[in-house]
Amino acid sequence: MGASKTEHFTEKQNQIATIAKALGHPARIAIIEYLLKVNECICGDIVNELPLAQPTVSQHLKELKNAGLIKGNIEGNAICYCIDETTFDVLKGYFSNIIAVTKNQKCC
Amino acid sequence: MGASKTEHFTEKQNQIATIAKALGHPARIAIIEYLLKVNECICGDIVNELPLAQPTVSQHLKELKNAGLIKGNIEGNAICYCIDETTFDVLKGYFSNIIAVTKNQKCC
DNA sequence: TTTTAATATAGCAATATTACGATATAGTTT
DNA sequence: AAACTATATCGTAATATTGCTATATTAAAA
Repeated sequence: MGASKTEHFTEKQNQIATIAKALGHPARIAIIEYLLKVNECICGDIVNELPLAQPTVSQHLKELKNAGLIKGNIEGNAICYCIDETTFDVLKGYFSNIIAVTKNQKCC
Repeated sequence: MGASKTEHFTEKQNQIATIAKALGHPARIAIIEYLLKVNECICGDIVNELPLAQPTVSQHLKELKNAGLIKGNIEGNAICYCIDETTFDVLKGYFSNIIAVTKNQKCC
């Protein structure tokens, strides 16, 4: 197959999985970390930073944007990208809950 | 291609990406949530819970285990699975830092 | 208006993932 | 030992992802 059976899972489960999936590639983690370092930048800056071609970086940016992890603002002919905190908050909250619940459990 | 250029990124970046990737599928999120609900269980319980065949569930469990997100203890002929808090702590810490840094930044 | 700059999209090849049926493995029960 | 239970592994088909070159798009600059 290759296709996930998304329809069998809850909306929340699919949401978390989608966000996690977007972070499931080292290049996209590197992009997030670069944005964290420089606050905001344009696609070309990332191309200069990473060992990837411009279309590849553009594609990774698209996926991060679709997942809500970054925002992009048009500034002239360039696009200014930066981290979208909101979605990271969702993740943090989700994992905090897992940890909180697990703390009270005994593992086999 | 299809292969990630893992060698170009830091160990930490690859580590986070690997963990996130393991969570990047709704079935694996569903497994985590089920474990959270029942504390611990065997593979067969998950097979009864999810609309997936036994080998598929087994494969998902393997990936979660490889990523360090769950632990498996042999109990007779069954294997008792439960959440491994440690790895979730790594993620939570990583995202907390991103949020903390981003809070002091101005987005474009 | 032509050129330059910055991104995005199309198309493609290589590889990875997902899911399952069939089967193997390992422990338990009878 | 034979049957049963629980899980893992093999093999495979369908689909998704990754990364690139070539090209399109859009806006600024000359």
